[in-house]
Amino acid sequence: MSSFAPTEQRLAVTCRRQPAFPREPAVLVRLVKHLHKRVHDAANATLKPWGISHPEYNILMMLYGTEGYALNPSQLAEAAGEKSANITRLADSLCDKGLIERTASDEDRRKVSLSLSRAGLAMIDEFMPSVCALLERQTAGMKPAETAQLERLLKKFLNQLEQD
Amino acid sequence: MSSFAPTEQRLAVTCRRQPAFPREPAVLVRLVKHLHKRVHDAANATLKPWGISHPEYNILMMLYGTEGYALNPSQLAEAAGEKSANITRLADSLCDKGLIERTASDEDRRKVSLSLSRAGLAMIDEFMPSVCALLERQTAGMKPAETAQLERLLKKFLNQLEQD
DNA sequence: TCCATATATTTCATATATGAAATACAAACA
DNA sequence: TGTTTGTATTTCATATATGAAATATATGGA
Repeated sequence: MSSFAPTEQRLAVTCRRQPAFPREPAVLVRLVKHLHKRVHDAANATLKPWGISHPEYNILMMLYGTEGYALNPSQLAEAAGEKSANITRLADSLCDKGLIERTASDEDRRKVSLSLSRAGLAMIDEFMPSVCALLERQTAGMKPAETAQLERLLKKFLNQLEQD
Repeated sequence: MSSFAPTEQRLAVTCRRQPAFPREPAVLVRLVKHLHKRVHDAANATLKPWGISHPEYNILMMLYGTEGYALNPSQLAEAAGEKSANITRLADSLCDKGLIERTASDEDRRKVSLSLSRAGLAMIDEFMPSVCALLERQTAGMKPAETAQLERLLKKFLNQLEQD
């Protein structure tokens, strides 16, 4: 039995008490919250041996996924879904650990460039097997057609949320 | 263009650099993160006029969705997806605002009962129109068959995440 | 050039969340 | 009864995240 069942039961009660309450969006929103928590906790547990958190991992991987391995704090904030103030703190922490480097931009000196260091690249290579294994496990029960369909629908949902 | 496009582009680069990196679970995980952020921010903005946060709203609604309008902190932690230490803090805050009441259980005095107060119920009735409108907007672009399909697939995904 | 306005980033105060230890009571049983 | 073990909740130190103000630089006219 899924941990979500009691939540669903409570939604049913709520719908009975508030006839205008729309069940479908509410159930989707609560599923997203539960999923996020699971994903976040599992990622933190997997990354613990390397001494980095899930948000720090996201920063590293955004840089890794960029030609040149470098981004500005503002691009990083957008990509990683963090506020810029938070990027400063995460970047500080990753700099302290020697995983990224902070350099001033020449063309526009308001800008800062955050780039993966040699050590950062090496760490990614190190934790990659564990991360891949985690990701594989997380969709192990689903058929490729299902994950593809889920991706399509989540994108549609996200687009809708971005309308506001 | 969705804010997700650059993230997707970075995943493509990552897959090229790490052939073992499984794109599909990774894209799903990142979509969940983006969705969660949007949902959380939109809820906070909608609830601001009532002086409560999204996590506080969740606590109130979990109680509202329960016969008798009362739960223990541990049940609430499970239902709302918060750690018990966090429930204490949120409950303190809601008590201070007079929206819930904390009473000791008679049968088992290790337990505490958190119940909606009259004022809490009244506040729910007040913000309900705004919350319903928000929820409606959030799925406005999707057909009922699509949201139903999305719900089904998200539950399957969540079940899989709970296997570990 | 000088000024006004805009953008990028950081700082700081505060809010929010977590793990681990502490507390309080319950239940089982010698 | 007294002791042990287990469960529910809270406390506390610390980690994490946010908004708003501060800082620094850029850009586009007057």
